[in-house]
Amino acid sequence: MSGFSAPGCGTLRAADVGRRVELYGWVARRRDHGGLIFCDLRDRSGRVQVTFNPATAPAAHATAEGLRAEYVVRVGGTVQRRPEGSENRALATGEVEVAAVELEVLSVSRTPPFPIDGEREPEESVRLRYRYLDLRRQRMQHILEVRHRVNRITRDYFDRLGFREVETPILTKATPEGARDFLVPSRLYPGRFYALPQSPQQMKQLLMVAGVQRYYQIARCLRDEDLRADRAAEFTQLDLECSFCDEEDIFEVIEGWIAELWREILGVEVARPWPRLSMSESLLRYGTDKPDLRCELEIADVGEAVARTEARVLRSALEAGGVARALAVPGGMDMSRRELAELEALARGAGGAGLTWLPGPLDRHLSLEEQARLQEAAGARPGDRLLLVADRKRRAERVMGLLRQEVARRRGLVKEGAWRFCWIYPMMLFEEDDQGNLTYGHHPFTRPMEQDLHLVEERPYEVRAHAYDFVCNGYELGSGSLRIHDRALQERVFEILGLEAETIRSRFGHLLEAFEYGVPPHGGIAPGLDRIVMLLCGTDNIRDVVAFPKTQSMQDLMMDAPSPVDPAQLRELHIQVAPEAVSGALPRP
RNA sequence: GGUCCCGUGGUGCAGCAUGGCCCAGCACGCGGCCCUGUCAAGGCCGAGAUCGCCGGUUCGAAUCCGGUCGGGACCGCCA
Repeated sequence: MSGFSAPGCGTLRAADVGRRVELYGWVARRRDHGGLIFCDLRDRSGRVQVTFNPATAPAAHATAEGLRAEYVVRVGGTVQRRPEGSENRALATGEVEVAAVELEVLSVSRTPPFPIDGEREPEESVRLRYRYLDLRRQRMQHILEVRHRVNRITRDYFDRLGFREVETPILTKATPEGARDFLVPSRLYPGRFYALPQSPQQMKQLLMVAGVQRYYQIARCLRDEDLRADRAAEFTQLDLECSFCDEEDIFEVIEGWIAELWREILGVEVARPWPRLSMSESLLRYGTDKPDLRCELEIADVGEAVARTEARVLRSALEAGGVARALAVPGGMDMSRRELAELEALARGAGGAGLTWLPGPLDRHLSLEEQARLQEAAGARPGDRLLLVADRKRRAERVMGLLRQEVARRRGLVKEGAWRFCWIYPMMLFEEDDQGNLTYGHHPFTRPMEQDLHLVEERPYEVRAHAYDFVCNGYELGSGSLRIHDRALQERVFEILGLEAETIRSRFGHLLEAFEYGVPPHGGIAPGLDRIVMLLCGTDNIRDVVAFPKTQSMQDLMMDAPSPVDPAQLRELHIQVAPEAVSGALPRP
């Protein structure tokens, strides 16, 4: 018995009428009429109706009486046209049915914990606990297929462009900067640890030194940071790097790739070239580095308009060196006090000093002239409501960005069905961290723009970088840069970042040494495949596009990981667990 | 590290603000019987939850309070 070449249940059509077939699949539903029994048989290709007739196939019919949901069966029978009037147009196979002659139960099933074809999804924890059943659902099968096709199209595309797929290590070295590492204890070297890669960043640069010229990899990346709806601890990047390129080459390659994915999978032509938006412009107008351009709303700087205001809330923020930003909500005069209060709560939740609005509580503190200037600066039209935030720049931007998103969502201002790609470019080489210290914007290997090099020491925050993100509909899909390929410049950047000579040597010595042996100028990018599949599948949750995902708190509810390990295993690894940690054993999910 | 939402038979939901009318309601599913053209088959009958867990308030708690566990969304974090 081999069903390897059997036709898929969902593939049978009128053209197959008269064919003798053997089908393998799961019982999706059974309808027992006392005499005739109908059974919908399902596999990944779809479903088809099987009939068991006691008059013509008594043995099969008798067996069919015992069928239950999710039994795995083999059915032998003949494809026949359904009787006139009993076709089911909702089903791709609805013109035909299989008259069963033979039925063999290959595997029985307990009643599943949730219906496989239910229109409502069970709660996330139930889905994850029984992921193998969750994946049986048509929606999940579709996602698995899309993901497979994305991988295949991607490999074809980059192969055509002369890229070579190279694998890089999973056991590598810890890098204290950046995200938190996942560590792997070394058995042979007590007290030493490998780290799982946050990305193959340094490896791919070394591959450029190695003369690979064009590299790509569908690479797993692991970061031990807190999760979000679009962020998993382990995720997949299309990692790529090429030699002798500039950003225009990268843009062309990526736009072409995305266009091909969208065309092949959605049948959609993506408009090109994509617009470019500098980072500072994006932060000002959209309040985020990943703007959703499906919404026209724009944030305005209104610092000038209220520069000499008497209103305390605005004044104190401005005097402290902050900014004032406004968002004109079209027709927002109809916003209820309750709605405004909810937005205010959102602003506070994001750490903002507060939110005010016009018309609103601020009216009597602002002169009519100031109000007019504000309306003008914000581009407000009659009937609009102005949302106003005065705060430190970073916070004001973040709060405004969240407000813009929320207002757009509530008022239906997001153009559904649109695909709005853009490049965030250029970006700044350095940023200020929370403590006010200088840090890198993208990563420490990013190449400064040549014309700004003279500012590196004196006014580092003004140095632009050959760094870029690409964004679609509010999702950051990929991030990249041209890299420094000059040892002296790389060392200068490390020094500006405040790294000690010894730190530089121990962490990046191999890279700097490699840079002494002839380095091609190079650059690359790393698109997040999970998020791209999310967009292609119309889901807003990264767990949906991963076969076996973990929860937000990083547990695997199916495997029950992480788990305690045998003390002998720990001894072998020279690991001793702190006593207070041992008592905090995880509950069985 | 923090904020917020959710947890009621197998699944999805109602009940919770105004505690007693609830030893908890509905739909689906499940079990039995009937039924030869259904496809969310139909009809009849039936089983199944002490309301995540612990504690408190109260004459009385699914309902109020505290804690805890689990799931989710977000802020911080994510080169």
